Amino acid sequence: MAVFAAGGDYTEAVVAVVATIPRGRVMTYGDVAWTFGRAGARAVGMVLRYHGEGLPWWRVVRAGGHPPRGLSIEARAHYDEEGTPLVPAPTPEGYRIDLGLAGWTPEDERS
DNA sequence: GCTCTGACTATTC
DNA sequence: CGAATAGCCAGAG
Repeated sequence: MAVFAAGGDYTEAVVAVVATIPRGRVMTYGDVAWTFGRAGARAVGMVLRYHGEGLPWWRVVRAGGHPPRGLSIEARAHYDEEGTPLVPAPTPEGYRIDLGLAGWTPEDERS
């Protein structure tokens, strides 16, 4: 695992988990944070915002299955490209992630 | 080394 | 059901 600019364990952990998420699957910020033993859901998003370079940040969504703020359009393009299960919803973005199908964790054996 | 900010979450009004 | 508040952690200034 390459060491990123921040060099902090937290950043490294976030990067490791996000990079582990398979194509077409997503994790919530809370789940990602919980995976490495920290509840900093906000911090996870911050790491992706500053150090999200080269990372599939769109595979990390909020608790309700909503994409990151301001990046809903870009995120949707990736979801459509990867075939991520999306569901029409009365949200400002007009859609949300189907956590029931796309929901994933490092423990999940499904490809 | 302290303070503010933020790609969040859960609870309450 | 939508808006507001509080709690949370880490990075940047």
